[in-house]
Amino acid sequence: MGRAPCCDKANVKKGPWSPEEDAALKAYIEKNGTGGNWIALPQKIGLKRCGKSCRLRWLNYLRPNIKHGGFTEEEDNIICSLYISIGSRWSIIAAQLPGRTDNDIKNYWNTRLKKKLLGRRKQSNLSAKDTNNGIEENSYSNALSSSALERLQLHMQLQSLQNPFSFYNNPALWPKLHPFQEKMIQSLQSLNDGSSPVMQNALPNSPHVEQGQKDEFCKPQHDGAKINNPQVHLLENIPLSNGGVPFVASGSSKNPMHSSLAPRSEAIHEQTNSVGFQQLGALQTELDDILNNRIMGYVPHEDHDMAGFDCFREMNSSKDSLIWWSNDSDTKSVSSNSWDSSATPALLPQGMFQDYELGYSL
DNA sequence: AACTTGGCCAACCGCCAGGTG
DNA sequence: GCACCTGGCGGTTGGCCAAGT
Repeated sequence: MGRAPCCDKANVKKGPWSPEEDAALKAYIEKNGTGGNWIALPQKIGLKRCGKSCRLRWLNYLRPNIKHGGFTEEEDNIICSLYISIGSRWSIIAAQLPGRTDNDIKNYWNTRLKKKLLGRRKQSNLSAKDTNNGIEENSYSNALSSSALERLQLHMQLQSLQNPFSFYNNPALWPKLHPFQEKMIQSLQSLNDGSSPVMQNALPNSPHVEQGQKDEFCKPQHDGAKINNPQVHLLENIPLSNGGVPFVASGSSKNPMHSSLAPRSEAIHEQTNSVGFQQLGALQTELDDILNNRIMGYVPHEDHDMAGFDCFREMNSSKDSLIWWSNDSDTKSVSSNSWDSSATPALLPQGMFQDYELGYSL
């Protein structure tokens, strides 16, 4: 039995807002505020709209200082960086971009940025189909969340583009692997037959992993247990250089990365200052390169390339894909119910930037 | 000129968690 | 502890428009 709708849908107007409706809503809120009750708002104004629709219209369009379109390169970079780091937490990303709404950023990412960064995956995938050893595509398609895979792909692209002899491309520097990485490598080698240098480099075939570890590692991570391998954490668990916490806990929400965080408006600038212009410059350059298609070497294949792994299936079954980025030996989970902003610095933009530095400088 | 295709974006939908009685 | 209400979120849809055929 489903819950009751928030409003009487039969008597509620849907579709585009008229200028008159916009004016009425804007005038009322500017004069009286929302009154803390969006559901009751349309009745007070005399609008035949759902309260949630009013809220959305206000937040995404009528609110003062809203910017539409015309994303700058800096904004592109911030969006890409945060997406790689935290995934589709659009409200968090939007909080770092004054005047931008989560809806705007979401649309911008889905329609433009993603294609810019991953647009060539299709092409690569076509050639990969010849070497997939007959594994059914359907078995791949649902195994790994597209968001998580995109983030992995983007990060690996950045790492490999920066320096072909860097940590990620130099097996001699690789630490002991986790079993799921072993699995990935083995499968990728059979799938790609040498056509995937980035993936193979990033996930080398290590002799250090025993079967027991594999089984253990591929267990679902629902309980928040962290993956304890330095190579798994591509983006997390880098200590903050200044010990600062750019996000400030304020209130609560179902999702720790949502409204429970009230990012300081100057967070990005703070991270810029603390991490240093040199590091930021490296990231900026990389993102520029990708965004401008100046560098596009290997582009990982479609989602199914990595989706045949049981451990990824299990991870995907978890609601919080963030977990598998984690390398924190602490048992504190990053899941939505126990997240604490002060305890997970890796989710912060600063940690992300520092991780880039790690990948480049090694 | 007519039709098709694809991109863009505003708006809707359903889910979830916190608050409240 | 429970049920209900509300706010907030990310995912998805559908309409409009421009470009291509």
